This record gives sequence, structure tokens and C-alpha cells, in this order.
Amino acid sequence: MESQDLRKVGLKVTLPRMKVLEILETSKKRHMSAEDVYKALLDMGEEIGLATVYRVLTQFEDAGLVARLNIEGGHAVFEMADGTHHDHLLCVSCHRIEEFVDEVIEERQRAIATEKGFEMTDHSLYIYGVCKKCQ
Amino acid sequence: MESQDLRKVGLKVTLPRMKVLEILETSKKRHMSAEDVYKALLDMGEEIGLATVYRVLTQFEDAGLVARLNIEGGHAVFEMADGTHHDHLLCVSCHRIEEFVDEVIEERQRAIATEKGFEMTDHSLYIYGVCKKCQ
DNA sequence: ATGTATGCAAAACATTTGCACCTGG
DNA sequence: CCAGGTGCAAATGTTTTGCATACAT
Repeated sequence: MESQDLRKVGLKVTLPRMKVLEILETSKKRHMSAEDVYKALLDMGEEIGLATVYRVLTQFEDAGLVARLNIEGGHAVFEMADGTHHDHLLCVSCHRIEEFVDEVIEERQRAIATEKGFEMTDHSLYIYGVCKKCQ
Repeated sequence: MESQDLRKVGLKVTLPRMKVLEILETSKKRHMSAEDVYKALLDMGEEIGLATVYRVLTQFEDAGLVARLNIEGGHAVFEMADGTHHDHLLCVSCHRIEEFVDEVIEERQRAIATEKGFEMTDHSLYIYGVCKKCQ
């Protein structure tokens, strides 16, 4: 019962929120832009406003249900949060997105922030390249 | 004679290009948005269009004269290219930007791309935090 | 001269917001 | 019932583009 997920994070259970959550959970694409989610809903015959999709995604992000990636090119994509931090590899040709975790990099980042006198709040790392299938 | 710099990279030497280059080279701020450069020029009494600033900065980027940073929040900032790759630490409070180079991270990134079958073309790493002065 | 570059205003884009109406608890 | 959520359209902020004019070589 996914309506529990919403209640758990303090969000009223509304139809648009359920629908967006459903799309994010069931779509074959793990990474979707607001526009992607909007179109997917229209395609299934659901009525929703694009502004609502943006609002809902932002609320989900604040609630920790989804993570927002700010990739180059100005548009953001969202993924269901799985609790574990990870970074991303993006294929500049087919736009495939792969995930990775590297504890060495994580540790170096923390060390660098400390060295420079920063209290790290966040970090973003994207590796761009051409994936196996596109070479 | 900086007009040589422009000719060297195949750009016609025009007044707007010289002026933008001058601002980037002489401003106390190493990192400037297109708007910053535009305002700085207006402040010195120069006439220039914002669209021209954007066009010139993009040409400079293509020519390798400047590097573009895509920081969170949707606007880009530019810095004079110094030939050496480096990543950035950004203060979320005062927006100070510091630079760093970490060979361990660079190496891990290359290794990860290889592991995943990617031919790395680029990467971007930003560490966000609160700097010493803002804590 | 002549191909490029510029300035302006308008367009494009992703995202946000104001507001009247609708809805969940 | 009523605070909060939604849809729509309009506003936003940044960057790009069309086009007539101006400039570098």
C-alpha cells in the first residue's frame, strides 16, 4: 500500500501524488524529468498539470522519497531514492545513466572539504562519456 | 598584446571580444556569470549587448580560453582557463568558489569509467558546503 | 567589398507562482 | 468544513535566435 509511503513523510494522500509515485516506481526508466513524468501520465490517460508534477516532485525530494539530479543541459531528472548515496555516469550519446559508489572518492571529498575549512553539505559528481554500446 | 590571444584561436579581433577578455582577466572575481560580465562592462561605460556577452563567452569556451561551470541554480559562471584541470568547492552561504585538484579522485574516476565500459569525455565535481568565514 | 559580428527585441526553455476552484480527512 | 492541493495561465530567469545594421580584414 504505497499511500502509506506518503503519509509516512507527512504528505496528504492525493490522487496526483499517488500517480506520480506510481510512475516513478513502475516506469522502466529509472531517471525521469518532470516532463517525462507528465507525459507518461497523460499517455496513461491521467489528468494532471505540469505545475503539479513539478510541485509534487519537489515535495518528494524534500521528503527524501526521490533524488534530483542536475545534469548538464539545464533540466533536472529524478530517481526514486534508495537510501544509498551514489554518483552517476552519463552516456553523452544515448543518455543512458549508470550509477556507482566509490568510497575512495567519498573519503577524498570529505578530506578536501575539511582541508579547505568547509563544512560539506552536499556534493555532485557526474562522469560524462560514451558507453560501451555507443562506441 | 591580448588581441593575439584571439587571433591565435581563430577569432576575429573585435571590440566586444577584447572587452570581455579584459574583464575576465582583470576582474578581482575569478568566477563571473554572463550577467556579471555584462554589468561590469556597462559599469565601465562600455556599450555591449547581453546577447553578445553570451555569444562571446560561448566562443571563448569553444576556443578553450575560458571554462564554463554549471553550478546548481541554473546559471553558469565562467573562469579564465589556466590549462590545468581542477574541480570546485562552493560556499552555499557566501557563494565563494574555491578550486582544488585531487589526483586520487581523478584516478578513481578514470578507473570507474573504464570498469563501466565508458570512454570518459568529461566530468564535473562540485562540493557544496559552508566556508570557514560563514560558519 | 563582403563575410562576420553585433545589438535589439522576441523566442525558447525549464521551472515557479498567483489565484480561483476542488478535495481529502 | 476548511486547510491544503490542484489546474491553468501568466510570470520568471537564463540563455538563444532572427534579422537588419555595423565592422574587421
